[in-house]
Amino acid sequence: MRKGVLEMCILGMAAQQEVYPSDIINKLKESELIVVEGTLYPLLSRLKKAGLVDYSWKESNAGPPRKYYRTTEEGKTFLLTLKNNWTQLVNAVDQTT
Amino acid sequence: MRKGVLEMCILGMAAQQEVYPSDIINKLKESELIVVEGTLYPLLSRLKKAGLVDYSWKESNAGPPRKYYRTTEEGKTFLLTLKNNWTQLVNAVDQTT
DNA sequence: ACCAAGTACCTTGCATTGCAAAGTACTATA
DNA sequence: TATAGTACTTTGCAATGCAAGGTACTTGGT
Repeated sequence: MRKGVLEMCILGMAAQQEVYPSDIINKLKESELIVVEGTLYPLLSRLKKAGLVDYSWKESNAGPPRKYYRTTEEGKTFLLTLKNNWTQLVNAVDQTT
Repeated sequence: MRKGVLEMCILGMAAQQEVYPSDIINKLKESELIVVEGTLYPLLSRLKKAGLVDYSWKESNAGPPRKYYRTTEEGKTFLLTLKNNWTQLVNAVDQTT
């Protein structure tokens, strides 16, 4: 029912620019959306397997290499669906208030 | 994270007036929130066990008796929390867009 | 050269949530 | 007294999110 909210956030972020997991967590935290590693990594794996995101390793100038994710074209299409679902859910919930 | 959306809808409805399960399903359907029995009944049981709702049997003029649910005072307090969480989630998701 | 601290990625096991499907029971009507 | 309609309930599964623990690379201090 309220499926895909996190997916939507992540696909949205990775559609705008390449991001790596720890980065995603920090950015979501700024929006007060608490997400932890145990949630994020399996989710990214699922998205990868579904072909909605892709990644490439990149060197860091401070620390180990990072997996930079980016939303694929297929992912962008799916993102539109998720956004529609989300908007509809928000409206529906509003109506019950 | 996005926990309690359905709870919120149901506590909200039962806070305004007594409702019975089949009734809830129909009302949610009007708002295009599809909820089925297998979701609703266990949820109501949980809410009852948690003391957030209460119910009483009432005769129906057409069919078997119905369980009319109403949100308790404790439930109303919890409802405020859920509403705050929901508002915050909506804002947070908006920010990632 | 070594070790501690920082950063980053990953896995396992559990609790919660939502659903499909099947089941029970009461009432009214033909 | 069947049958249809309404209503409540349970079981078992799949998906989601999290806590906790683990691996590995890099840098800086000794």
